[in-house]
Amino acid sequence: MKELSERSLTVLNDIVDIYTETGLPVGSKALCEKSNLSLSPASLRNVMADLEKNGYLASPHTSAGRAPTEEGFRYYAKSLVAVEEDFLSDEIRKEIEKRIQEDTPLKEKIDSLSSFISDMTSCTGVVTAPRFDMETLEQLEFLRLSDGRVLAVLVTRSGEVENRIIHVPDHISVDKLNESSKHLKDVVAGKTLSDARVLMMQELMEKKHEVDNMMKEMIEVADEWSDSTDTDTALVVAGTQNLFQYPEIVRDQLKGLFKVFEEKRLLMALMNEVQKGEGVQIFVGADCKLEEASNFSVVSTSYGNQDKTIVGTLGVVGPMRMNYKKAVQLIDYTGKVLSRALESKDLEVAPELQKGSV
Amino acid sequence: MKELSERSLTVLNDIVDIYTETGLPVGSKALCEKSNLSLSPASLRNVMADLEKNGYLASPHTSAGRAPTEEGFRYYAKSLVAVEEDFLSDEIRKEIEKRIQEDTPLKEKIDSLSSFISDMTSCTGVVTAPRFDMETLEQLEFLRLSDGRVLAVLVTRSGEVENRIIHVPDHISVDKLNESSKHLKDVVAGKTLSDARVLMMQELMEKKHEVDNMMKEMIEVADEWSDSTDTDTALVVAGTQNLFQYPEIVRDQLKGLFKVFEEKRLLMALMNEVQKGEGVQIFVGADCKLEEASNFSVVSTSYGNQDKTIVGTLGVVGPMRMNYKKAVQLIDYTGKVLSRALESKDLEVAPELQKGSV
DNA sequence: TCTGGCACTATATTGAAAAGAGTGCTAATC
DNA sequence: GATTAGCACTCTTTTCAATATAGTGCCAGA
Repeated sequence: MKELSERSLTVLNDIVDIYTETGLPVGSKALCEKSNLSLSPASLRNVMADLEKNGYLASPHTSAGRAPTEEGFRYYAKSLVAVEEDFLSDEIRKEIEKRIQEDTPLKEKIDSLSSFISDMTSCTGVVTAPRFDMETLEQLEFLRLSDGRVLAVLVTRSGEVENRIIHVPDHISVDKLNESSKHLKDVVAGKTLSDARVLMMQELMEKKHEVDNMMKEMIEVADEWSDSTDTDTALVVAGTQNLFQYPEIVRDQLKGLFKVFEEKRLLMALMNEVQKGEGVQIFVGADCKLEEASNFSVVSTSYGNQDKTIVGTLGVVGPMRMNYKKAVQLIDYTGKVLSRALESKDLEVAPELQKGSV
Repeated sequence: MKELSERSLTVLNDIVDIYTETGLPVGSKALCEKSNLSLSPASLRNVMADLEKNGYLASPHTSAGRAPTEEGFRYYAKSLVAVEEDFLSDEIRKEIEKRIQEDTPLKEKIDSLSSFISDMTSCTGVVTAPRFDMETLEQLEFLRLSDGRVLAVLVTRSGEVENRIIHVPDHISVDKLNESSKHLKDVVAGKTLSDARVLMMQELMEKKHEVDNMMKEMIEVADEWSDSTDTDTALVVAGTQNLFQYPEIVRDQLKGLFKVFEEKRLLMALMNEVQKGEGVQIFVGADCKLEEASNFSVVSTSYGNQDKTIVGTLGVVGPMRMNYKKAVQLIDYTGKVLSRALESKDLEVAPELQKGSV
């Protein structure tokens, strides 16, 4: 992976730009016309031969032009982070902000953002809803149901509401339930869900005899709860149809990717892999370990509040010849606005539960 | 749409069966070999020529065989309802029952069913979760939140739980809220959601002065609620990748259909169109008014409990040359088992709320 | 009414020739 | 020494004709 001279890089960039539009190998003549380098086709050929030798370009055969290789795109993408050209118009920024600040439930914003970034990039947008399981619990309420069941309502600091039905043996009276739940609330409030589980476990050890059945149940719930927020995380995919417009993406590749989009497990794997690191990440081809995605590129970032108690990922999946500049800036900006919104909590979320139910 | 003779129909059926497997036009010779009709190719040619004249077959050109037309498939499908051949093995029946009786939340069963029917048919499975908005309300509970907000928890007879956050002016005291909510519960319990709205409206007119703000809010909630159950209905699509295996389905058609799968609005439109009528419905090509689906076939049925208060739809979308026999029987059986389960309420759903919260 | 035979027709396949696009190399130029 | 023009070379794409193939339609005979 040799360093490139200033000029080689410029040429590579221009080739990538042209190729991104047309999807066809570009020859020296076409390059000379479309780029504003003051070089003749012949000179360009020399540079291109060089780039090819280094593995950044490849031609399908002698008499075709040259197309960027995976490595070529990778180099291009790496050189991108430096560039600070501004691709985002004010309208686009406004639109992103609008969609985040709208007075709708979080889920709908996620939908809306996913579909916006897919529209803007002509790729597929993937956004994971923020995970709240590391967030501190604000409140816990119980409603008695029939058949020894209890509806547990859980509210996190940022106001996400979730509920679960848990089983409580009949012989435990409403009073006892009441008492131990009050106790539980005190123990658990202000802790993260995983911390809460540990605490409850300790509690269980200490006062084994008293409320143990109840506690056992509670622990199971907490387990199940954090498990399920693991797998239940809403994943929103939008603009899958966009991928049909790239002829170089063949049926089998599409099929593979759609399998990923459909199977939550796979999609989670993809998003998890792609959310490491700070800032916007670019994965070109095989950079992404997930086989089904290895013919595509992913531009992604993670978002969340400052103390990392809320974390989500957003990105686009598209052809290796996607418009990286636009994608990077779009993802970057969207991630930042979304983070800011989660930080300042001006998202439309439920407020904390107060003492006393109606 | 002429009636066909016994023999013509048999020939048509055989042609459809063969074409369903290969996807290629079938000629008289191949037909003679693969079918066990005691007719020579020459005779078959006569019959086929006849079928072609009537619009049930078409050949792409002179020297190709003949493929069923849309009309041909339609006729074939219509003749299917009579046939009672049994395509479902005991294993398959067992599997369906297992997936329905499993001890998992309704949503997961729907997922599981959708993916099962897509696997079995090599088509795409679409299942809508049952709509509960016509179901009678069993209970209504309120939890006081901060900032003048209230968490309303609604439980239907079959135990589906939903919650919403509503706004209540600060000046309304907890007591007042308590009182009017108690009143409300009495009015509303045992009614369907839409009935409940009407009742609340009447209530509002009568005792305008007392709790009107509260009531107004409640009505808004009910409105919003029934709206959202309209559009929120879970739609589960599985096995979209299966469609890639049919070469006759070209990119653009796939693209169009995937747009439908992605846009809830369109998918709802499709499922709504397809759920009219009793029993299993077969839509061949343009039978389905939705343009994007007009190159495909849909086999579907609706399911629900006897008094029609719970209704959902399930079906498969696939190429016009899908295995209708298998699809019909699979959809039929699944729908029936699902209905029975909803009827007998042995689905894993939440029980009714009981008086008194913990 | 069914069937074998045969002429007919349109696509599919093959092969050769010509056209087109782009390269690599060399020699001349700035 | 870098740049450029020129030209031979290579490989694909297109074109065209010839042949093979698959299936039909129809007629004549059983």
